Amino acid sequence: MVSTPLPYRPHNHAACVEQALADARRICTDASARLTPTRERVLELIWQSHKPLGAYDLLAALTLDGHNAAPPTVYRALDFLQQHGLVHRIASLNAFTGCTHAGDHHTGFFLICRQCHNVLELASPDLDGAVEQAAQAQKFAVEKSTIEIAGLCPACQSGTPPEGTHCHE
Amino acid sequence: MVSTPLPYRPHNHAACVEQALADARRICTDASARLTPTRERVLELIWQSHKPLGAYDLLAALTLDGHNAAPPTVYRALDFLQQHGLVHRIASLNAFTGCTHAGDHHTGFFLICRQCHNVLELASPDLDGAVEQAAQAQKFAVEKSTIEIAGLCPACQSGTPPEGTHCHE
DNA sequence: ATTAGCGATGTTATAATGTTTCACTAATTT
DNA sequence: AAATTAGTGAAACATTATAACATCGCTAAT
Ligand SMILES: [Zn+2]
Ligand SMILES: [Zn+2]
Ligand SMILES: [Zn+2]
Ligand SMILES: [Zn+2]
Repeated sequence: MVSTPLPYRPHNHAACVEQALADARRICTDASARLTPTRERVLELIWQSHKPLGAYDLLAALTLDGHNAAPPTVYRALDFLQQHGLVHRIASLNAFTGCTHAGDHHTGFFLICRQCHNVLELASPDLDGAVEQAAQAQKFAVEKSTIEIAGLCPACQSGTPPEGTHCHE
Repeated sequence: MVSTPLPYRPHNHAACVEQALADARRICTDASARLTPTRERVLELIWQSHKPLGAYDLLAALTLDGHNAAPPTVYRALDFLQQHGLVHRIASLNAFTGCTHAGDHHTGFFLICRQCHNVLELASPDLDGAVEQAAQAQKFAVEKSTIEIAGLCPACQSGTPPEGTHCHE
């Protein structure tokens, strides 16, 4: 299992990506799902960025690969990756990010820096519990939680946004 | 102040809408903000539906009014209404709903029925606290919370989805 | 080997959502 | 009244996502 990434701190990103891909291969094998070249490449691109990528960012990257891809190519790959818990869609950004808890059943939530655009995925039983409790009070049956917290990451609060390529600049 | 709406139960909807509009007028007056006819009409349309409406749903409704509106007309009105806490955008639906706590400073969250598309806005200090605590543990400064819970409302769980017009049907 | 089935992909077109820009008008301030 | 500001109209454009249908490649039964 990939360790929780630390997008706010330096790390060996190539190894980080490779670990995520290795995990994905295993997860798909276990599920008898086919992590085809296109799907794997999309996942790799998402992990390489470590910041949420839009579908058309991915499309452009595939085009650079020489892959003559159209929007459905990307959206299909993203659907597959989401269904197998390998990526999450960030609704407030219309973008996709690698799941850092792939394989676990989990309800993630996201801390999204509005300045450097880094995203940190966390899981909090307390938060899940608070959601479930509030829902139960209304007799509402929870199926899917979308919890996206926008603000400033520690680095950006201190005026030193993390260096590195930002894919939407 | 408008009482908490009960979208899952019958109510005098015309009075509900009128109350929301009266509240909005007062809030805007207090803030020296201009609730112009277009803005007020958009707010009225949103409240009349009592289910989230997309920007282009609103645009179509304005067109039916005889208002020769273009997309920016709607988005500008929505921006104004959001800035004054009169409507919320539901990111997971690309749609807008009337704020049931207008005037309060609050961090709302939403229970969204995937079947009847009713939305219930709630505020939960426990939930807010869990979010703030999880963020603080990462030294993340929260600015805006997007918490949208999808599932089934009580009526739809029991197989009797609330009657009434559904605007996206 | 043949062929029907099926998942995945290619391809084109289109739908749905959201923004930029500039010219113009109405309201407010001085 | 003049200057300033806020709001609107209108056209074009940009971005995000899906529909529809053809095709390819593998597999499994015939
Ligand atoms: Zn995850
Ligand atoms: Zn940051
Ligand atoms: Zn609200
Ligand atoms: Zn329902």
